[in-house]
Amino acid sequence: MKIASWNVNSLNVRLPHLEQWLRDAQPDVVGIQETKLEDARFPDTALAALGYRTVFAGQKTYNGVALLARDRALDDVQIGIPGFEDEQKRVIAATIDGVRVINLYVVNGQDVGTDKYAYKLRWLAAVHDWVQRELAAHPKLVVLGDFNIAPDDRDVHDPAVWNDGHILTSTAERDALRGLLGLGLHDAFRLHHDDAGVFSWWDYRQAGFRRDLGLRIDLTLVSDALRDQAVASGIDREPRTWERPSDHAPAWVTLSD
DNA sequence: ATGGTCGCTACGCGA
Repeated sequence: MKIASWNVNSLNVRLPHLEQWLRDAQPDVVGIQETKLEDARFPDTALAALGYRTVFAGQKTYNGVALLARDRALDDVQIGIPGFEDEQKRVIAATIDGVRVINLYVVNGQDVGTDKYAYKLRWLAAVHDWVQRELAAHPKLVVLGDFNIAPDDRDVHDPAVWNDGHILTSTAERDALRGLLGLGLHDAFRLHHDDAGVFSWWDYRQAGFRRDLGLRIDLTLVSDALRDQAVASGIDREPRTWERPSDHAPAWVTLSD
């Protein structure tokens, strides 16, 4: 089962890219972030034509998440973090073929020390507690999404800039991610690759992609129980080369049967 | 340090 995460930065604009990439990459499960669509406008019919069932939680203008599953049911759908009041649609989870999949659009946080940064840390703490409970109930767990955190210096193009005081790489953010991993999760990409300089996001500004000024912030985490089944992983740079692209590339992991 | 580019929406906000 190939499971992927992609921040599409407006599904309205990026639907043709998503359709093309689904045909190319043939994922079985996809977590989408930043759909920026109200549910009434979600393109479930277009995705069904490619064989994908969908569940989604959207809002106008900002945020919005979805899960796609090819020829498989999406059961026990959960929208939002249980017990955490949040108007922003950033979380959707479902069980697919006995694997619990949690799709996260983690708060960006703007800048260290801002209100949005405090919200990011509160939000991550709520995710931590919820994932702990989910792991107890579902040992076969995948947590994927746009984490808006680069795990370590290998995951940034310039560690001098992206340092312990910078948003997306600050100590508190990385500690929160480490805490999540400490529950019994593994960054699937790092099970198969230890090289630096493989990125999933490049700023639209300053020709970030052309100059490869990127970060790896789109992650697929697999639980201890799935670790041995995670046989391959990667990031598909190609959609980032297409015309009018998302600023993120898809990240994926393949689980053996 | 600032501003650069997108998407949404209609101007500034969020990323």
